[in-house]
Amino acid sequence: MDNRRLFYQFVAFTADVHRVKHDWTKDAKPDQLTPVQYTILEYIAVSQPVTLSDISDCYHMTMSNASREIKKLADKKLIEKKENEQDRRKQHICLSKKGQETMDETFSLVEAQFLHRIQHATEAEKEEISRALDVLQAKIFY
Amino acid sequence: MDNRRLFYQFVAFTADVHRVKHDWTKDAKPDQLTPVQYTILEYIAVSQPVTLSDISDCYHMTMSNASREIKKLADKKLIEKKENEQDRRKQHICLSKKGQETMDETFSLVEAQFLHRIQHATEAEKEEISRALDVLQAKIFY
DNA sequence: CTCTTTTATTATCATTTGATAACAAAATAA
DNA sequence: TTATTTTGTTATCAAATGATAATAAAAGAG
Repeated sequence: MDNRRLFYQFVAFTADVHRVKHDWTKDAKPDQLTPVQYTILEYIAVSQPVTLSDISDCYHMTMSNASREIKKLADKKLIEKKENEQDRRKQHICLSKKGQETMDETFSLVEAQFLHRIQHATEAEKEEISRALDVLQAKIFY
Repeated sequence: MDNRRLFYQFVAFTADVHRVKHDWTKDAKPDQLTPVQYTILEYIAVSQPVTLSDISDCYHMTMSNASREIKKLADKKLIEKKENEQDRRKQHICLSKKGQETMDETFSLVEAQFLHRIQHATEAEKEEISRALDVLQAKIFY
């Protein structure tokens, strides 16, 4: 197998993933949120509870800027900070009820796009898609 | 197959793709470029020749803003505009020699990360990865 | 106990990005 | 031919983002 060819396949693939994700989320994003705020909220939604350092590391933002954006999300009542008892410097950041509802709504719009795309897939094809996701997650995107 | 479960698998997967791509490119990006400029240059690299409208459509930028960024890339001698003979309103935008060299260098750094990750993969595993990329590209990310 | 590191906050400034309007040339439709 | 649409440019403004510095509390190392 030609490694170079596999790499180009990888590059084209990641570009497609970005484009499709962008297409599917652009109308679903709550418009009270800036792009960065949405990114952070989505991360919290799938990884909660998270700390400020988690966000900072994951998106290569400085702590200062992450802190500013988290404050804005808290001002909008979309997240909640809870104290960590083991280490009182750290915070547990979670979605608030309103934040959870907001993200549920967003996800359901994206899900509709996704379901529309796989609507004609047979059971066997869906199994194949699921396996493909597993393979790539395990061997490349970890 | 549970569609809901498949959707969550999809969401987690796209998040992983973003994170890994971000990790691998962050040190490879030419630092003369802003994030948007890099995104555009990468798009031109894999899709050239492109028009301004292509860029505008693909990244949901207004023509004005796309035009501004393209001008900056041209000022940096990274791209070239060629006239289209069929339709003289349109431009063929391509990488210049310097732009090609810049992107070759960037891609080779990202490729090194990629190769490092698959270095212990057997031939069979690489075939499996390639097939998985094909399946997802054909059924989801088109 | 003291020094250092980790975690987080606030303030400030420059740059990047998004949005809008005014303009113009080429192509297409009526 | 004339009107409309497509493609692109330039200028301007506001908002978002990135970078840096100053500060502080808690934890960990010595």
